[in-house]
Amino acid sequence: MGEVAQLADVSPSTVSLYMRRPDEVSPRRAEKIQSAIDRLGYLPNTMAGGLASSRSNVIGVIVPTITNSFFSATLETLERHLRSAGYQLLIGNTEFDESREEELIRSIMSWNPAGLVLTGFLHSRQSLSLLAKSDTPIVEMWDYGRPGLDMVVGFSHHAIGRQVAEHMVNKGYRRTAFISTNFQRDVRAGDRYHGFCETVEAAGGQVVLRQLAGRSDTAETGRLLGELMAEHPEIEAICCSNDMVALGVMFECQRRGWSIPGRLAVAGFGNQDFTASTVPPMTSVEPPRLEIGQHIARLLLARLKGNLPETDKQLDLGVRLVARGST
Amino acid sequence: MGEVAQLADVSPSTVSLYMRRPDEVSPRRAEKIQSAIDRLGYLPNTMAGGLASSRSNVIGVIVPTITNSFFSATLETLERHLRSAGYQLLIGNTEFDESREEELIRSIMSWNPAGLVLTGFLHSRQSLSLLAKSDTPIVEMWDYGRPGLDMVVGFSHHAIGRQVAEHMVNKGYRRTAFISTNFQRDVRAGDRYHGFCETVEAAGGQVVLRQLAGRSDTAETGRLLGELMAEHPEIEAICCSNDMVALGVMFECQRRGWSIPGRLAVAGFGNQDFTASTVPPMTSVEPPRLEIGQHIARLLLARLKGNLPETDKQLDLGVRLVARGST
DNA sequence: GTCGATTATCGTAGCGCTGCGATTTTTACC
DNA sequence: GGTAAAAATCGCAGCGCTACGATAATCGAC
Repeated sequence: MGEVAQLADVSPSTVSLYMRRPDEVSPRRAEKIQSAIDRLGYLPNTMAGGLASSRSNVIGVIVPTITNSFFSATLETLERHLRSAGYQLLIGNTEFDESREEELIRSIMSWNPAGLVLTGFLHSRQSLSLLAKSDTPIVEMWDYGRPGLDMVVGFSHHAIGRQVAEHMVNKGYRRTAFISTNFQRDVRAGDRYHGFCETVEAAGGQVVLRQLAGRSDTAETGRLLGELMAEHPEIEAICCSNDMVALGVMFECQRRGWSIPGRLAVAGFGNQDFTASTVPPMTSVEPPRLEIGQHIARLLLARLKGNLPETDKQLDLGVRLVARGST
Repeated sequence: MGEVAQLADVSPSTVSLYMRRPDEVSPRRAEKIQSAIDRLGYLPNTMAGGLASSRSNVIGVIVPTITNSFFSATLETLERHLRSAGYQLLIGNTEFDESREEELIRSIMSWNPAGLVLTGFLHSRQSLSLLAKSDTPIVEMWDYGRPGLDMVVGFSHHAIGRQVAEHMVNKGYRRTAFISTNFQRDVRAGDRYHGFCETVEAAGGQVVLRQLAGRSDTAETGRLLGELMAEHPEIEAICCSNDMVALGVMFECQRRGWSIPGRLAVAGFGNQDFTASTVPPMTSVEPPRLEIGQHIARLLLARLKGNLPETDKQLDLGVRLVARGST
């Protein structure tokens, strides 16, 4: 920066001012400074800036995994919106491990971030005390319905379960199963299950639960379906914790020659791109992946400007059941 | 840090030393310092540290999109390996836009990163001159076969096309088509096409090319396949630029009652989880997603320690064709 | 042309840490 | 117990920038 100042024949302060608020320096100098910057290929040092101003343009985001189109779509949108406002995302993934979340929070907080975005409501005691000490704006996302730490942007997974259940019940199905990724890994899948279960049972139906060992795996899903149907041949509809699992179920049905929805109705969650093209098209639930990113950016930016009304802190974006041929 | 020093009754320097090289302070003080840290909940300021030491623990990674299991799997592995070595990933996605890459490079370089990972060999003139000025270690990944800026970890997409083509030719297919995501978006899909084309044509076959408008979309793929087969009913095998496109093709075949591979053989790329479970199981190519992450971490860490032999700078990890029932 | 009011520019003092050389303490050995 | 060498600790300068009050340049009105 000193070099730029020298070349442009102004003081370093003026260069600094130009970098931050260009319209506060006279057009004459602005031009000279800019050409000096170009000539030297000057890049400001973000760390020095952050240190000096004791605030950073970093926003931390912690997700369970980025290998999942749910979170990665949200991340992508969030990134776009925040970057255009001059912020830089610092992404951490917990790989569904609570202790890693704590570590990540420490690591991110040490950057003195302007904001922090967490997934869900489940945080360790340590994490909570760490967060309590700071006044960093916090957003909890991809869930709704519990008191949050600060801001909340998401939707109710319990409600999703309920919605799919109502759909199934309306279609006349009573003997159902829920095939899910492991609840330990994905607490929110558990919430969907509970919502589903309550509603089906309230309508006089039954729900048999099966959990995969780990993440969604179409092959394992197929095996699990086989076992399930051998034990419970009466089952006529299956709600899956996500579209990948539902796809695994559909492939297995195809392999066994079971018609969908004649022999088995199938519903997923996520409304991923391929759901519209399966044979038959898959009934699924569309979560507001992009909207979550957008609204988080909006809330965070408003909060950082200091004008976020208290009433806007909690946002339920809702979901949309997309009924297709598989049910 | 001052507070910690005061509470532990040592000088700030000692606390700093303890944070950086704990075994260089005596066990007695180490214990006192640690307990002071715990009591105060002290978190070091990464920016101040980075500024003072004029090197950062940041490693920038630029990918076309994180909404793609290819890159996100690599990112996840890379993250794990680098974080355990004390580095923090700064992720940027270009959304397949070259001018955004430039912007991202600027933004990341302003963090004075310890390393930079780019996807592919295609960079704008401006980006190149920006990178030439710095001596940051650079890795170009997910491709191989062209002279890189510095280090290269990937595989040859041209070779993949060739490999699939050989497989098709061996199976007796000569009248083929290549259905692809748009080459403008994904240059590497273009390389795969060229490899495929050369080999099929060398064997006396033909290849008809069809490109999707944008990203993989099973519905659009279905439509495209319909048109293609109406114009070229002689086609007997289709190579797809990735598994999602192949899935779209398979769904469309199922819808039209065309047997696979009887009427049409289908191959994908990516060997995604679901490929083993489709009906019939899909022939695909397994890219070394995780290995790329691992090896980048290894190379980068070696380089940062200053002991990377020149001979190790270029790494072709190769791929594996997984032949299944769809061909 | 002069004078106050604006607007533009500058100088200085940190931000919270690290690196290094200087100083103190501990250790090993005669 | 005394000494030199090794280990542990400390103090200070400075990383590259920003914030803010001080100073200088410019403007407008009479």
